[in-house]
Amino acid sequence: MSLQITPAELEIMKVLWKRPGIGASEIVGALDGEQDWSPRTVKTLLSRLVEKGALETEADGRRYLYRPTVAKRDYQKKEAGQLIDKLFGGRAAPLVAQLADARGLSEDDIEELEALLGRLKQ
Amino acid sequence: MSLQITPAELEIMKVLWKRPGIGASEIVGALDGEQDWSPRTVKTLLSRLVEKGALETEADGRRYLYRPTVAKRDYQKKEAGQLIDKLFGGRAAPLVAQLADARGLSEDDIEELEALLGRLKQ
DNA sequence: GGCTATTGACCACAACTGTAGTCAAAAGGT
DNA sequence: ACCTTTTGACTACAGTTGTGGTCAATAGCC
Repeated sequence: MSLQITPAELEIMKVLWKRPGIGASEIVGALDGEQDWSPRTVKTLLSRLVEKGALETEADGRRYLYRPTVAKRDYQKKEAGQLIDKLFGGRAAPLVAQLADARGLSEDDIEELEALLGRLKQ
Repeated sequence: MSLQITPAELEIMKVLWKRPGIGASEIVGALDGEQDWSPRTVKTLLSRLVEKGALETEADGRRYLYRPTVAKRDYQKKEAGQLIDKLFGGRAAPLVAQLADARGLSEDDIEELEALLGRLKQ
């Protein structure tokens, strides 16, 4: 089960990771200003995500409440892993180097990474 | 010019980043064992890449030699940036944290990252 | 000098994506 | 008890992607 989530679908997932268990109209509301989609479009994306198994539903009267079946962290992990496998020969360091080059790391980023490395070294 | 390269097309790009200026049959050869594509498929992907402007051609008698118009590093940078924008709120540190968690960083990775951070701090 | 293999050009076609419409059931207001 | 609005189910449809076929030109072998 590869759980292939498309970019448009990901926007829906992001809303539901923040607020799991809401219905279609709340999702449409949350997307307002972000994405310029008709409610129909949101509904289609929801159906597809359910069909793919990325969301589960709970009946709530006439409607469904939606909830991700995959945690955001797991999805992030999978995507990050795929990217380094696909483009960076499976190694993380070159990716970080490119990121640093591409957009610069903030002071905070650098500190956070140092702390992270410190923990990893033990 | 957004230069949208699909996964299948990326395989071709990877061959050409390693050996720029080769022809279709060499590419088919290089992909042998990697990818199980008919030579026709490789040709189609080449045409699409040329059409998209990701490859440029140089006539060599009856055939073309292909060469990337985008450096691998630039493409890597763009992809890495897109990933962190899409999923990590634009910040690199969380990505690295996930990677560390997902697959562990090797000793070498850690050392390399420390060196990188040292350089960045100046 | 004719035959064969290679090459690019063009075509095919199903699955997936982005975007949205129609429809019927039902929930809620009045 | 109606009318309106909301919702999920089903449908549409063009563009992209993966995969590969046909065809005509041509380069090289015999």
